[in-house]
Amino acid sequence: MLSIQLFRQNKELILAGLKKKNFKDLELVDKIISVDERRRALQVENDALASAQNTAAKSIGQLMAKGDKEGAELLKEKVGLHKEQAKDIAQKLSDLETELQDMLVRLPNLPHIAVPEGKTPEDNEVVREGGKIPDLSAQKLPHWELTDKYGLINFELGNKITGSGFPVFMGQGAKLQRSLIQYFLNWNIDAGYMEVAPPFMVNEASAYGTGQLPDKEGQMYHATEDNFFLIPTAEVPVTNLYRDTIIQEFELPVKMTAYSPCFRREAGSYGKDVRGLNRVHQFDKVEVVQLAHPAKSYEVLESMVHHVEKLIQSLELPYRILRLCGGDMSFASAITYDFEVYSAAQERWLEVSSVSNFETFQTNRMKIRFKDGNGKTQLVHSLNGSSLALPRIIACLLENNQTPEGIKIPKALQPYFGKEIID
RNA sequence: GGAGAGGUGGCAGAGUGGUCGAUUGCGGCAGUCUUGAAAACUGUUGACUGUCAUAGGUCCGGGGGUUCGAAUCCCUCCCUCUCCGCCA
Repeated sequence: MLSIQLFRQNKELILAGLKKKNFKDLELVDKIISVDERRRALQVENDALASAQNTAAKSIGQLMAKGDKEGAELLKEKVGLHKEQAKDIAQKLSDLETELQDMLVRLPNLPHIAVPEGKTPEDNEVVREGGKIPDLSAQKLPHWELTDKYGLINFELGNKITGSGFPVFMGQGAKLQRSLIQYFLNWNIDAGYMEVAPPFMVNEASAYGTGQLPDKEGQMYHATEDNFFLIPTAEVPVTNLYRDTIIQEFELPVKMTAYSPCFRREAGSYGKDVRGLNRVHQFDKVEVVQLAHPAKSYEVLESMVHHVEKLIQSLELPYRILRLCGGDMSFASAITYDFEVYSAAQERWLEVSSVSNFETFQTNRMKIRFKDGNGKTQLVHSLNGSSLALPRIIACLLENNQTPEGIKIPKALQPYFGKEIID
């Protein structure tokens, strides 16, 4: 959520940012400013009345203590006259506050200066490419055929016991997945992230904190009986660990990593985009989250990008890094780098990680703050990224490394998987 | 699922209608002492809003009510703990 101070200080900055993010409802900005002005004026009135009431109540108390019953009664009557008026103003004030809040939460975060202009994925900027696209002239099966061939994943059984988009990993497939999780977590721990094993369901306040609510409830599975949401990413429980806390400045940056399954309804998806592992309703992911000093958050972002890039390189996969354009970025993000790996049999790029700086957008909602050198509380910046999302990594590993003899396992993973080849 | 207890400042824990934003202890910060540290002693220490700065206002789990006045009384919702039952 954008802070209201910014609307008072720099309306033009907000308008420019929203435009870049391809946000349509720009009149909202003026509405917010005018409601905020009315709200503040009313606040002054309300506070003055409250102040008068407080002093009167105190005087009555003192008169009673002295035994001056008549004087007390007299004052009571006087105060009673203003009660209705005060109630009326307080009601109006709270209505305005609600209205203001409702409008504020509908505005997305403003994009960073480095974010390219644009509306669609075509406008994203390729920052770097790496790795080598393999030559698959000998054999070129898409991963959903490879998983069948080697008995790694059973999509049919997933259909049977749950529904489409819930693959069942089996045998070496299950082990491959488990070894990747282990590898990724260790990679992050070695870089100084603390491992967290969070709950996979969260309450409403947590879903609101990271920006899933309001508006995006349709993307989450909802356990209505208990009003819990299945997490779409570990970012939600992990970032919310620090909701409503003031962190010591010396503790920054806070670095955490978590493995979790992720649940996404993905309503309305269809076609070849969702074939095999390309898009599923439940998948595994290892996430990194940092809470950083505002002055350092862009350094932190660079280091996270570098960290994920090295990880992908260690898996020997061809990849590219995109800087997302304003129109393609998520609601809460100020800047996002997407990592895609090349799926050599499908001949397409698949997103496997997304690293973002949210600046104060999430922390303003969650009230995650620190005390600066002057003893003033400030919001920290929150950042996160996948390192990495499993299914598409698996799809690429299978497709890119297929040989007539079997599927080769990259060196870095071999100690975890225990074999050099799937056959 | 049944029965009971309870939610107060970073933590512990007082406070049952009137200068209570809240006694006290611990912790934190600053100082005295010390070569330095510890101990001891002294002082200081909540958040939000608002103002150029004051002032003012709000906050004792959330919401609502009674009252001139609520942390304290009433209603309601949420959460935590203990015992029993069930269970990985």
